[in-house]
Amino acid sequence: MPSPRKFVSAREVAERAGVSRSAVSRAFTPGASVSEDTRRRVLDAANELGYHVNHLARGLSLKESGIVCLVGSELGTPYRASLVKAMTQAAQDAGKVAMVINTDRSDASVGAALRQALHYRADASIILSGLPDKSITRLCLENGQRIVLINRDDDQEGPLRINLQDDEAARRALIAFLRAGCRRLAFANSEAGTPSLMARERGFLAAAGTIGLTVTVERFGPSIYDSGRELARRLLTAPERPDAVFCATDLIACGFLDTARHEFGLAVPEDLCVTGFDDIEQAGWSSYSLTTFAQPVSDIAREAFAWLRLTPEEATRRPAAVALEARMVWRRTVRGSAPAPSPAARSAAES
Amino acid sequence: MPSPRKFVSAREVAERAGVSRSAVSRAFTPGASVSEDTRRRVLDAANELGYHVNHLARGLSLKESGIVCLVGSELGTPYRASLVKAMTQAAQDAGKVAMVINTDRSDASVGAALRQALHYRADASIILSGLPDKSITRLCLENGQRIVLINRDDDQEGPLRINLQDDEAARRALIAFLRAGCRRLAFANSEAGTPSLMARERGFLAAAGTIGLTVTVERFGPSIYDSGRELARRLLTAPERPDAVFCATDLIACGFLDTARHEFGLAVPEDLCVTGFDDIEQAGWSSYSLTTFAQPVSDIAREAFAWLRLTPEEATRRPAAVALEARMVWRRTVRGSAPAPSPAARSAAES
DNA sequence: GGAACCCTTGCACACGGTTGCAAATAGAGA
DNA sequence: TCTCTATTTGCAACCGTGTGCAAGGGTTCC
Repeated sequence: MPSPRKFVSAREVAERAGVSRSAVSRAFTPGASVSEDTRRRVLDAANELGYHVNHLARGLSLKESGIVCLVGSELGTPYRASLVKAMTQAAQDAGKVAMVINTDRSDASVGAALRQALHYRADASIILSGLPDKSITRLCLENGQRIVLINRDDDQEGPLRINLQDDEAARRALIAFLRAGCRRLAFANSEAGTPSLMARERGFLAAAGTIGLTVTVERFGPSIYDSGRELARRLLTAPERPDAVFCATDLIACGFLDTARHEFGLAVPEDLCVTGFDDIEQAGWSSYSLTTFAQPVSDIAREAFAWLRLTPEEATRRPAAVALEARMVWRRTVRGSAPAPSPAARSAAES
Repeated sequence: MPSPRKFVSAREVAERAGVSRSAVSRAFTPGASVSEDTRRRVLDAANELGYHVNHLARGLSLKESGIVCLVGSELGTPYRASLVKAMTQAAQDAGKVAMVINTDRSDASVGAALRQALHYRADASIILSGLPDKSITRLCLENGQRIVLINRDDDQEGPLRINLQDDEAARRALIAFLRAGCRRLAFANSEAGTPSLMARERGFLAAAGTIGLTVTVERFGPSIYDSGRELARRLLTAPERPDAVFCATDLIACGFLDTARHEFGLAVPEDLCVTGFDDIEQAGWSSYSLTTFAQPVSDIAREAFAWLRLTPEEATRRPAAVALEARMVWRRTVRGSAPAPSPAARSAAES
């Protein structure tokens, strides 16, 4: 019964409305020259027939598909999921639609994903994880496809790079630890080695170095909860147990906290101070109450689409990199109370 | 510098390779009739020029875009995110690509989302939440667009409906509670009123009714963590405090557990048994160790795409609804040990 | 050498839109 | 009523691809 693929086309609408096919097209094009009368007639006919403009054909002739490609891995993870959510929403607000490509299979598949984006003539690609090699990036750029890199601290020319001030966050974490009286510092990282994770690690070590403190660094596995558990076992059985741990992500921090409390019987923040990074929803759950740094997800999405709405000429005039502040979210895994917010954070909170 | 939109087309490849344009098309079409020699020449030329088949044009002429639309709300939520992840992966494995449309703004926008799917001539739409009205559904079906409804217990003809055996899960939860010696039962639900949530509630009440037990039902807010907290406050201050609570989702259960433990000082499972539903990742974190029922996310995705790969004729011959088992995941929020698994579950575990 | 056959190739049309250009129509002013 | 102008309309070409059809070329078999 469901005879497939019988979409109604502009010609049928034209016949029914008694106008030409181009009139139909114009009726659906905002700025076009149509009389109010025919416009009505066309819209009515279209409604009765269930007509929907074919965006494939429109994209073909306009050379603009209205598609934005989101490529990333681990999309089920709280932070990534919130980014996908924000991006799809922002895309729709900008009159576009998001096509999401999962690159969990392998890191090389970022290239494959971008090829897919080229196939569909996506207006832009937003890369949430992994890093495409320069050749494919250049190919996209040459074909007029815009690229946005999120938290990839790459130095390629052409893409917009949106990053967080990871080192500033690390510095503030250190200050908080010091105010709490901690001196035996540790950094719990995954082995993923992504630019932002490494920037946090370097920033923390550098800040500690300026006041002559050393940091125990431990790295293990991917950036997931279970890695946090293993990292806790390694760090907390060390001869000189740390009294403050900066975890590279909230997921790691949650695993770390659970193991510290349930396996080692430690009290947080009394015996041990912990911070995370991302401010995933679970960080606010009362089993964790994790002091952490917020990824300004909506701001990231807003920056990305603001840049995409520029013309290519404007975009090249604009600086190709923005660094957003990761606001500190003070909860209860660090002793003491919140320090005065930075001026930038305060003015943001007031607006 | 980035002069926009200068994609290379098949004609240019044809000129470079010294063949006709149709030869290029055939070189990229698996079953087509081309000699190995020209095929090589075309592929080489395409590579040098950076040619990528235009899927918009291909979709236009094939009447098959290769796009599958995922529409849903609350995509940042753990369960939804895992579903999106599984679906995008399954789409790619099936040689398609997922377009995701966020319907957070309003529930009426499911219709708008489906219109968008029509615009892009999506081969199918998969609806994760909300329910389209019959008129728009029929419009999609008439246009040859397949529809899959996940956990929407609707009775429309045409779409594939994938559901879980919610009532069976509720029955097993009840049995577990009874084996733990609980008699004062409660059901903690949100006010969302979606079919699957209500099916769990009804199933639990019905099962309890058959042995003459009554259930205190409380409903509050959306299906989120904070609702679980509020539900705990309401249920645990009642004159006759329940000793077993079935939470409609894991998110609610996590909030419920945190409040029960931290605000009311209750021990779980000693003072109170709790189950959830979904088996989100956090349910396995050691702060919760929640006994729950797993949404077989990969199976759901597999079912959906298996059905989509059928021809329309085959699909209509096939039953239009499947009910998957929600396997019980036994952890530590219910007293006692896991009952013998059901035969179905055991054979699944062995494979 | 000629006929029958198969594989490969190119032509031309279709898919469903958009848009420049010229014709037609309506409206205004003398 | 006639002319001039502004708006609306239709024609036709184009976007980039797939494919039926017929023609070309090579091989095999008699």
